[in-house]
Amino acid sequence: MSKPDKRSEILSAALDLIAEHGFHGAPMSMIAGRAKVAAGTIYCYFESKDTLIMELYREIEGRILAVIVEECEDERPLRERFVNLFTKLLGYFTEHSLEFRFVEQFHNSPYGAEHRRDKILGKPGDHDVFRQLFEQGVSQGIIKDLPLVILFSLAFGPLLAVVRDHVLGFIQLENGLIETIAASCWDAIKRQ
Amino acid sequence: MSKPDKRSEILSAALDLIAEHGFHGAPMSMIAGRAKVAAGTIYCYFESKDTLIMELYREIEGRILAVIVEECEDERPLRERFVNLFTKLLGYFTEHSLEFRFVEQFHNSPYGAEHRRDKILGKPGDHDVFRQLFEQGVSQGIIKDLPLVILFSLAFGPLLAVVRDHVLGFIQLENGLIETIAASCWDAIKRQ
Amino acid sequence: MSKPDKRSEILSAALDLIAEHGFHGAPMSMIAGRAKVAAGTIYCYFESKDTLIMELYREIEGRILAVIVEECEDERPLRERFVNLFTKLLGYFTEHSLEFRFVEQFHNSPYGAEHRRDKILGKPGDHDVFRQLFEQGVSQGIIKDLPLVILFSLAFGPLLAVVRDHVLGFIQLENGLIETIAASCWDAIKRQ
Amino acid sequence: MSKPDKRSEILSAALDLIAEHGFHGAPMSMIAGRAKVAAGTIYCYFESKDTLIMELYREIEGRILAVIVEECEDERPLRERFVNLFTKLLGYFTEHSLEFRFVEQFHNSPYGAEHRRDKILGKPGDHDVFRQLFEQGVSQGIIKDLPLVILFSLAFGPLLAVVRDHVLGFIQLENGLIETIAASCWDAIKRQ
DNA sequence: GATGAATGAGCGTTCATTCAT
DNA sequence: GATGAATGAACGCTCATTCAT
Repeated sequence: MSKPDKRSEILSAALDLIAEHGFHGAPMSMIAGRAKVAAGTIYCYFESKDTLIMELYREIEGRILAVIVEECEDERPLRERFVNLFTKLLGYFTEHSLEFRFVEQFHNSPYGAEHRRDKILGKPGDHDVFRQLFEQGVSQGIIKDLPLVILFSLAFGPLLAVVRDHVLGFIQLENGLIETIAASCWDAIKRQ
Repeated sequence: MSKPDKRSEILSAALDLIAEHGFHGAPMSMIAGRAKVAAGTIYCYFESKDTLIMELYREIEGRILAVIVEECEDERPLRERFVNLFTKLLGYFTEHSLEFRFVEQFHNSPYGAEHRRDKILGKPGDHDVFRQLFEQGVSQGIIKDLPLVILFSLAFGPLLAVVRDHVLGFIQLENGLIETIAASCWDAIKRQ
Repeated sequence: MSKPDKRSEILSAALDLIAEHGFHGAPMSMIAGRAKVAAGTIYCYFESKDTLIMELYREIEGRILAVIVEECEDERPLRERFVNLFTKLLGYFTEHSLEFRFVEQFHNSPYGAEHRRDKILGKPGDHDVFRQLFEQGVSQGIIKDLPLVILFSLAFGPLLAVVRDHVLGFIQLENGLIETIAASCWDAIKRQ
Repeated sequence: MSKPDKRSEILSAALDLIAEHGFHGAPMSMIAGRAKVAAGTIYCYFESKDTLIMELYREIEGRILAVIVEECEDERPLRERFVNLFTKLLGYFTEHSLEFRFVEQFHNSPYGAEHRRDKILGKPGDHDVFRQLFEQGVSQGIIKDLPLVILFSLAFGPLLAVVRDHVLGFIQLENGLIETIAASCWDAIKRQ
């Protein structure tokens, strides 16, 4: 390992423990222990447990958005772009299941209360990729003329459900299956 | 109301408080207060807070399944049956948003860890209605030949996502919209 | 001992320890220990450490005011009444030196910030005895025509100073001395 | 200012913060911050927080005694000398209210426990000015024949009380009033 | 000497749980 | 059964102090 600074160690420890045991199952002392620092040290880097969790969330959110944003090939057909994005995202979540579990817990907790509005796949500004895609599709008559929130639910409700099942070990997601799922979600939103 | 026994009062108080404030924000003493019983009384009915929560979950689960099961008109076309079921379920959740919020919290918490396996819409045995419907559809070549878990995710991932948005006040669900959503989920699972 | 309830035990323990070691030298755990209750028990009776201290203050303040108020023989000459009151008060403080030390600490701490205005000998309403005495004296031309606050300082500044010296063991106050001190304070305020 | 060395900066910062917020409210890190030195630097100059506070006390005590000592005109009448001293001292405290507040806190805290014996106006040796004045007065039959401690209390109890009221903003001390107070304290100790 | 990141004991407080009544 | 006062382990957090740089 190169030089994993303490801040990162703490964030990483918090991610592990919260993903595994939930917020109240991950006391600061335990996070400190896992990060191999003293309890007080955490407070050199984060003002409070809330702050730590919030910053961890923002960090993870950033990584996820990075995955989405790097996929912006506007010239290809909509369906292909959608499937691509879907696959990318699903891939990221399944490969980073700790992050997925953390984010899910975050959204379902008082910590994330204020973030529920703009949860990972619904934040205006950051997910212009999706919005553009959907709006283009709607205006071209390719995608059903439904409110954006509904289109999001139709497309990413299954995505999250499938990741949950994967994380819980119910299913093994290989490439073929992932593509079928992506295609099915497209079927849900595309004009028949 | 006639004579709502203490056990029910406790469960009801727990539902209210947990749905509203999360597990964190609903201490036993507060639940007791809301249920108008003494703190110790809860332990006459439930072994521990975990047990209380678990039994509350089971009770709510039962109510939800009852809604599903009563809808078993096997002779109608599959699509219609699916849309019917979907609508019923969505209606139940939106009308009982406390229960919905509780169940969501439960699934996203260590309390529900061991129950995640058999979450409300994926429990083998209880939801034969769905399984039968899906299996029939697959064998008749009407529904895509995918693992059951995937079909569930495709169908009910959006359902839960939409209820979440409704509960948070992002969307207003009226009958037309509900039907469109149900139809879209059918589009996702039906063979194209 | 009759039936010293827990609340009183806690207050008494707090008085002892705070008088002796100051506010930050008397942690809740130590107070609990001295009162022979569990740490959490204190919070059955007091909302917080602040509240405990405030209520203790109010209780002690009440006892002191009771001593003052019971001395209201308006028909005797002013000088005699003043000396009487002075003596009573001085006697109470020297006999209850823990209370004296607690009150002094209280007034010199953030806890007592809002009470500094109306510190034990300057609270309007409660000490009407003193005010009346002083105002009578002024209007009769017996006492110097000075602002009330100044008269208080002249009369009770020495009282508190003397009690401090007594508490610290610098002086032994017997009746003769006390009376001389009282007389001297009268000399300070009386018109020459 | 030329080159205020670090030690002075630290003492000054400690004075400000403790006078303002009490011992509680002035952590070492905050003192360091205000003094523009690193937290650890304080320990180059002071062994511990207690030591710092003790040395700060001694320094302030020195300044106060300097004020007293410079006033030694032995040939003038006793009353005049007393009033002069009283006024000087009162003036110093009101002009240096931070120091006054610090000293008051110090005396009312465990920090000052061992110093209470020799508090500012009662330390044998340092305040020979006062002792001489009082002893002369007693032997000349001008001042009451009372123990020195009592005379101190009679004279300076009001002084401190009045400064407290001034610091808290209850009274405005102008020259006329100050002189009246000084005279009244003289009345308290002088033989009638 | 000076630094400031790191420490960890100890604080005030909460709350699931118990048990004498 | 029902009570609710009492418990005490465990929490989040502070801050005087240390020590490698």
